[in-house]
Amino acid sequence: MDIRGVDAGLLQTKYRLTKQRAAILRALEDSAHLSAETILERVREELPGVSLGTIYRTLDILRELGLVQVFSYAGSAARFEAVLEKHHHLLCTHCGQLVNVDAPGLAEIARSTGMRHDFAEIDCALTITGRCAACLSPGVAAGGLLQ
Amino acid sequence: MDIRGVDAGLLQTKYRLTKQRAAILRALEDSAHLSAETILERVREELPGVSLGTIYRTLDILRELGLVQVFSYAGSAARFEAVLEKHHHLLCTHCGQLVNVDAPGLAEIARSTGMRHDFAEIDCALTITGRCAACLSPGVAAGGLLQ
DNA sequence: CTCTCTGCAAAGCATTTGCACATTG
DNA sequence: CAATGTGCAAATGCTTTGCAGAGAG
Repeated sequence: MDIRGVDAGLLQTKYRLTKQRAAILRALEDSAHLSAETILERVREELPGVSLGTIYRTLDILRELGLVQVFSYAGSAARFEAVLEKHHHLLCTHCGQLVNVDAPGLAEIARSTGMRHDFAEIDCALTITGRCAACLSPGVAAGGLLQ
Repeated sequence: MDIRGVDAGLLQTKYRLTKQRAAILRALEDSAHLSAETILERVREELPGVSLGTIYRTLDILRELGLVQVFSYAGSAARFEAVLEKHHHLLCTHCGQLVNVDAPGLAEIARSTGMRHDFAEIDCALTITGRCAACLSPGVAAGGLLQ
């Protein structure tokens, strides 16, 4: 589902389509992996008065409706993105860069593993971590703590 | 590596083996998926004076050394566990129960996906979500299972 | 006109940190 | 004895919430 179709979708729920929500949807449509704070900045470009509370409340509704996916990694602020098609994440643990990737075959592994444990309504989220090319190449301060 | 071997391991780093750290390691050895708060309670049974700051500082060191794995899921407190052998997580989104599972074949998917994007030092973490048997069976209310 | 939303500001939590003293190696 | 660790408490940062007025349908 294209996230722009959400406008109509919202109308079929108890939720109302306000200009704030429309703007948040537009921000999510433009780019992925946004923090709430970043979404706030984007949205304020057209609606200067918007508050962070509204951003969080809207994101929570969108998540509830399955339209937005949250990515949270130890310690840092959550990142949000529209669910356009199923994908997974490749995270550079050095610079935080997040890349969307496919993982063919994974869904089946998850499904069978979940079923073996008597779980239903199975979904899965894979985070692959590593160091991206950029962080590997230059004279990266190898003061790395991980040994 | 058995986490009990850490005692000796710690001595080979700049880190010291204090009674607080030993107690935290023991708590982690006993059970998995503990929140910092729970670890605090366990450790206080033998060392009543320990503070939460110390728990977090120690967990951070252990994570840095690759001995502890952190699991954080949208909104709730992080859960920590000793890294005894590689495994993944099956999470009941209804009651929060966390189960350790194997995912054969996953490492290879992660490795090739990461390499395709020029990442190195690749690792991966899979979270399978769903509803556990207990939460599926009729008549089971939302109570109680959260640890 | 009713019910939902919003901005604001304060509250809530999990986590981190500065400091003076205690402890380890 | 020098360097590291600890308790305490305050600070931080992200996220949530209560409320009274604004806006959607």
